[in-house]
Amino acid sequence: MILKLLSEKERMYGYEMVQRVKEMSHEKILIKEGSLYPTLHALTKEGYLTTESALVNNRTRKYYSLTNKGKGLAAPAVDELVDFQQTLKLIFGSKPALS
Amino acid sequence: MILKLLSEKERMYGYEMVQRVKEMSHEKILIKEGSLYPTLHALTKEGYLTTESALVNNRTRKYYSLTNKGKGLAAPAVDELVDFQQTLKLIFGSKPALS
DNA sequence: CAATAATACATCATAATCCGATGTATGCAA
DNA sequence: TTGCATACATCGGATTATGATGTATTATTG
Repeated sequence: MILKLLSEKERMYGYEMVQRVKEMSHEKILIKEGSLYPTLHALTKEGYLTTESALVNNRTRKYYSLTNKGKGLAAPAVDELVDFQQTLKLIFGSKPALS
Repeated sequence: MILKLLSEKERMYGYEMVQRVKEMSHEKILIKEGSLYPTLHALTKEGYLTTESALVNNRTRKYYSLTNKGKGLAAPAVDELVDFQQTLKLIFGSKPALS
């Protein structure tokens, strides 16, 4: 999801990602800090993301962007999830439950 | 998925479930024995499934069925997955990639 | 006819992943 | 001044998936 978000918006910070996913998913997917920040750090360490820090309203913000390598990771990863969603639909395709 | 399968067919055995999911998912989801059997045993132990063994073609088969308790688990669990699939679609909804 | 694939069960150790709890700090609203 | 939102971060525990491994029979195919 991080890769998906950053494919659609060049520069985002962690907290913003949490809000964006919450909004896009109609409050259904709530990314926790305990999941987000370690993942962001790992992706950065592996060279998929770059960061720049900023101070906004006297609060620290750390912006993340995809590197070229990151774009290379994002494209197939997003495709895979699109595919997975469609596969899930094959099995849990929403036929409304008849009483 | 086990619960989904058994909601649609009263009695199934492990190997059959693997084949059915493989088929329904167009070969995309391949449940491994290392995932399936421990799960089946756990669900049985917790009273969600009952088993009956049979010998077919000189090979052992263990059929599983939902108990009433299992049906109570299956209904909301399946709903949850249907819901999840739709949520995933909100985020990874397949807009075909423009070149 | 011998080797391989398919059918059918099972377990275990390793790896991956998620998240609750916890901590720090500022700004804003009640 | 209490609490909520913003904003970062870490760590340990719990859950889950699966590759590897094992047993055994039947069917296929070169």
